[in-house]
Amino acid sequence: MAEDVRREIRAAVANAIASSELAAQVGEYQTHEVPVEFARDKSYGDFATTVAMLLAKRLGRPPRQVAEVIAASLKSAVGKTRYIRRVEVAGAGFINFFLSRAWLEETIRAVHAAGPAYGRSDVGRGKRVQLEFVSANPTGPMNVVNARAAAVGAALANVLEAVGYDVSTEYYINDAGNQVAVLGESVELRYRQLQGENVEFPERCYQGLYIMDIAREAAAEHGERLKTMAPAERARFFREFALSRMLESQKRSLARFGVGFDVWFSERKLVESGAHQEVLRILRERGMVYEKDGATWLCSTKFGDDKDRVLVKSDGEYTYLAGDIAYHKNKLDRGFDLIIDIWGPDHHGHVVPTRAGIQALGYPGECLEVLLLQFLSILSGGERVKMSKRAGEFVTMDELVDEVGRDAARYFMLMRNIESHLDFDLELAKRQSQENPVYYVQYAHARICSIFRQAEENGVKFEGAASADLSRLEEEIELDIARKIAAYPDEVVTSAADRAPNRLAKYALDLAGLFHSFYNSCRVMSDDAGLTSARLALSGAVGIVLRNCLGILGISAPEKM
RNA sequence: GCGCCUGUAGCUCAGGGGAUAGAGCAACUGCCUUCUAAGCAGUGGGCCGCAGGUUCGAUUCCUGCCAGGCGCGCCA
Repeated sequence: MAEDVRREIRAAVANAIASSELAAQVGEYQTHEVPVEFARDKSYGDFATTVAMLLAKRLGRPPRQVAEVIAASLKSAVGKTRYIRRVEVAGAGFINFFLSRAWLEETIRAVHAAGPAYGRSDVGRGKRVQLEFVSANPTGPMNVVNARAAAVGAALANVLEAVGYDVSTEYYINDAGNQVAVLGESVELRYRQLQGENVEFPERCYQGLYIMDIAREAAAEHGERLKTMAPAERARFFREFALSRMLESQKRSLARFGVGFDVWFSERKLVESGAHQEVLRILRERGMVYEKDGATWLCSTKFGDDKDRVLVKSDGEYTYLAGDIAYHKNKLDRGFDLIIDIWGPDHHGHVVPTRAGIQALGYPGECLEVLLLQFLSILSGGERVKMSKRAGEFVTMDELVDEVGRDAARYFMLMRNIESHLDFDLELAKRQSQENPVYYVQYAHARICSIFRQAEENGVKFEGAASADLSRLEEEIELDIARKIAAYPDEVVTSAADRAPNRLAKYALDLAGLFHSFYNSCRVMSDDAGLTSARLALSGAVGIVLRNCLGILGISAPEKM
């Protein structure tokens, strides 16, 4: 709906310029060059254009004067338009448009007609996007930092999908590195301690209690067998046992948090496929590597890096970077147009080398986009909880879900923009759980459902928005709500384009606020059947938009609270 | 030293080349015989870190400085 209106305004403005005295100087002015935005405040009308300010320089005339000329030219055409009723010049040279309320009524009908599809669009044009996130090492339980990545990644996937991208989500299982060996060793040592052996538990091993739990499970399930195993065989057993238990536990935590992935990609399988050798072969062929000090170096400085990077160490082992390049080559070969990775800020130094790697292989650098998601600190008892996997000290994803609840936890993670540090005070989140913003939004949805339940019980027939006489909506707050709803599809597009799910979290809060305000000042159900069905149509539309918006954020929209 | 992120109300943070800079929490005052008070209405509270620059216009963009966080391996 808003798009139809904008189209009309753009065309009218372009015509007005063409038929004014400015035409000679401005030349051909394309419709799409006219910026049309929602008016900041309703006293400025429904929409505004800043075109006069933009043209002022080219014309060498004050913006305000340019605006007056365009507005004068517009005024003669206003009568012929479908929506524009009044035009005025304000401020530094804004041209404000006051529209017929028909556009708001049509918006409400459009929401009902589209239902779950309202807010969806096709700006992504089916472009294939791969989104990789969380990808935690399988050496400990999912923690709150992973939770932020999970919430953000899932919401981003949803919002990209909503605007027409073909999205595939992926979790990279780091099951090939040295840390898996250490994990196995840690469990094995705990097992031996449980058997009464007096062995030392080194600092480099994982100290967390969960290691002990896995050791106990191993003893319970395979106790006898383990005693007779050869050392090498037993080490291998513990590595595999610990790895599979950790992965199971991580998947279970993610599932409880409501986050799933289309693809679980194993690093080990990548290694076994010979992808690393293949990458080196191609890079050699392309002259992108050289030997020095017994190591093989990538010429990453050719692609903007400040130094070249080692791909194969002098001991013959591949570096982390070599693996990352091989993995990204694999992604690109799967046919994605865009690869988006969500990494922690501690990996920002890897962005340029990794991109250099794929460029050295011959892929365009723009096909990799890395989002650096800032960490989250947990405050407990006013103190920052030190989080260290090795020390086994951290707040887990499971604890967060248990204590704060899934919806609240996810909403909190999404409220801030991704590059902001976030202090999450556990006590505060628990204590304020009644006043959490997420409840505020969900409560609005539950209230709407309650109204419809009530209507049914009272035998009030709601025939749908199409047949309701929406001109009965005369209160200011009712029209404010309609305007807010009209802006929703735009909000989704911006949220996707800026990779900023927090915008939708804010939008949901604002819309819920408008609805609560409406609810307190206007009765939906009354003796006036016409007014009742108009207000039911409005309330129903709010319900649909809240549902769609919460759906993208990965938060439930309860019918009762 | 170099790089990335941050600096907006007492607190936690939104916003963003434009028209009077917002929300929640905290404080205070009112509102439940009526569709859920997990709600609403109202009050107070701001050199948008500092200094320059670009611009018709900067809190927003650029540069420098100050402050905080993080990172800078032939570790992963």
